[in-house]
Amino acid sequence: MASQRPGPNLSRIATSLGVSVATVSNALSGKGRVSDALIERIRAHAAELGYVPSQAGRALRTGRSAVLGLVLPDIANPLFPKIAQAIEYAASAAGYGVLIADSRGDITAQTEAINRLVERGVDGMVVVPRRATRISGASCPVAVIDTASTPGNTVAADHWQGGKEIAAHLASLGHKQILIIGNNHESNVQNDRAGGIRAGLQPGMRSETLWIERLENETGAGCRLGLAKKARQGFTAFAALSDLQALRALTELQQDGISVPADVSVTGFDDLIWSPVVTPSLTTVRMDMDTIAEIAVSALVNRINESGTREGVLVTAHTERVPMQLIIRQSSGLANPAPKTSEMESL
Amino acid sequence: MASQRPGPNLSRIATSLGVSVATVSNALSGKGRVSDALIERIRAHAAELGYVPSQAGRALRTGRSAVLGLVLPDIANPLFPKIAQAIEYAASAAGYGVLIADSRGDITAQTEAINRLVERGVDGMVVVPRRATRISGASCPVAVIDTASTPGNTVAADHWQGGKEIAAHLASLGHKQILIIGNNHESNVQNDRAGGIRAGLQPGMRSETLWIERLENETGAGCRLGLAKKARQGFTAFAALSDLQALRALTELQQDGISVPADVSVTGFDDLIWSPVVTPSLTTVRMDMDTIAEIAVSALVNRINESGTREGVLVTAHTERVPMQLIIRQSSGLANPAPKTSEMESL
DNA sequence: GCGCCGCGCTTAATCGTTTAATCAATTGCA
DNA sequence: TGCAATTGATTAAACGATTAAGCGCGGCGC
Repeated sequence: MASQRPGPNLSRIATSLGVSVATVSNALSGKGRVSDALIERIRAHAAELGYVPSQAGRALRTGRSAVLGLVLPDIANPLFPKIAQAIEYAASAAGYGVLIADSRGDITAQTEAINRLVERGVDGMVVVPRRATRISGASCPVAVIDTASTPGNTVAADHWQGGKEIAAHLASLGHKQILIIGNNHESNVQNDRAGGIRAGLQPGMRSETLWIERLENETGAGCRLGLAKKARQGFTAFAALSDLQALRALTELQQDGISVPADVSVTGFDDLIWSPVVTPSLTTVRMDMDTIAEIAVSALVNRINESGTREGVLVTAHTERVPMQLIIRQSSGLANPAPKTSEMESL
Repeated sequence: MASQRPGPNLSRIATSLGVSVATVSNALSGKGRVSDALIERIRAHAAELGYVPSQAGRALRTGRSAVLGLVLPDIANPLFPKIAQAIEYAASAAGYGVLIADSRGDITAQTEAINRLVERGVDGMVVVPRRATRISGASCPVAVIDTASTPGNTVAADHWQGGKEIAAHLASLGHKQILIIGNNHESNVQNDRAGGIRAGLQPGMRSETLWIERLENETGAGCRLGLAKKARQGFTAFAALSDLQALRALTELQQDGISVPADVSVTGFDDLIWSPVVTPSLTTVRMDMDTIAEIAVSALVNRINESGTREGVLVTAHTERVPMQLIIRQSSGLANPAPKTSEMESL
């Protein structure tokens, strides 16, 4: 009949049960002193009415929004789905919502995005920074997920160790000459991965590194990488620093009639969505994004709970590096002892 | 010195200027009656203090959170980056934040995710539904982005027309036998795309459809699709219903020594991130996600603004179908008139 | 028997904003 | 000049939750 605003609130429950709002609040939160019997009655009635606390009211009173921000600055990052999923899951388990702010690749847009989140009153935020950028002090706790070598990094996959896993794997298959294929040499993540590979090489092995972006600046976007020539020069393994580059290498090699893994091996990083389904399926290294997200979120939540004064700080976590896991699939195999031509070590 | 809570609020500005909070509020929102001179003074002072309105206070009073929810139920959907980016951009331009809720592929989790969003008080939400699911009435406006054939769909790319573009393109290249490669025959999107392709075939052309999920149920995940055999049977074009399947087809064909596009053509859908960089780069059809997002968001915003009683309804938009754009790259070429063996039309 | 303690609940203040209602002062018009 | 209308501001209530403080009452100790 005479309907008020939709959705029951504390006072509705209170009057309906003949108690005060404070008691209802205490009963539901379990904080004050309420008799067990009354707690039961109140909870039952609240559930029956389908009561959902108003985040707005709560936020206004407590000064906490129970929302975290997620800043993903790298445009159309193929890791986006996994990261977002993992962060959302971890945050949601901790009782937080996740507000996204994608700055379309732009660096100024990154700070803008961060400001938008702050204005919306997020309690903290997770930032996966655009390469070689520093997070300007936002006025709330910030967790950075990048890589161990980044100053201020909170938690990340152990990209270096991942690289070593790749190197060890290729070494065990008898590969001697490895071409590392990266995109951008300013990326801390890619540098750590490449460094790990180099550090993991056995005596008698050597590597060379090809940066795609540098090549494309000369030759144009989407250009050939010239991998067939590299194969003829004696490289038997192509270790890409991301599955995207691995895919690019794989298809170029195949197009040139070089068989993977019979002639050469190809490996990647990240275990992206296509890795298991291409032919041959990609040997890669997977990051444990769920664990990373959980660490990042709990670091944030801890800081939020302890600090009354919402200062802007980079939070730190107990565990900074989460091990990566080697996934061996079809694209890596024994080194072919007889390369097509014998120009070995000519370059 | 004696510091209060951080961040200036209306009352701080008010006392500092010797006026009432209401006047400040009116001056900033431009709603009530305030003299022009005072409006100027207040705005200047607010800007100087770096005033940001409290979303919590405003939300509590107005009943609007200025936040939209985004539900992406398909696990690790490779379109996620584009969708999220586009929605976030459109929402942000309209003054809304975007709260994400990924239900990890689960259907019950989809309703759970929707509930989480509702509990957080979103004003509306954009749902990209898991295949063949209906959105149970959430208690706020909902925009559905799927495909035109889905009941309740708000706006989507014109997948059917996209399919016709592909068919026309392949027809113009002289292809007669086309193998359509889809993942799941229950997906409305994939069905519309396949339907469009079939509808676009010229007289003398024929198509067959291969559903990967059905095949994998028998043969196991990650199995071969047997495309080489299909090629021998006379199929010269492989039209995948997503770039992911196109990539799978491309690499399998290459692995079997079949050259693309010299021997056969491969096309995809969606222009995913790897499409331009694989070799050969993928001919595909791109959806105008920015336009779609803008339509969906403005439909939501309209409904939010007109309806005082936040009812749960599927909103409708003026434009329901947004045209897709054919991107011709290297993976499609003239039909090879002489297939390797001549078992044509044997199957 | 008196006072104190603690339990169980209520009262009331508060967070920051919006907005209807009100009010004083000035202007307009006859 | 007197009354109404308009302008430019204030006052106060409200949104829904949390939480410190208060208060009556029964039990316990001495």
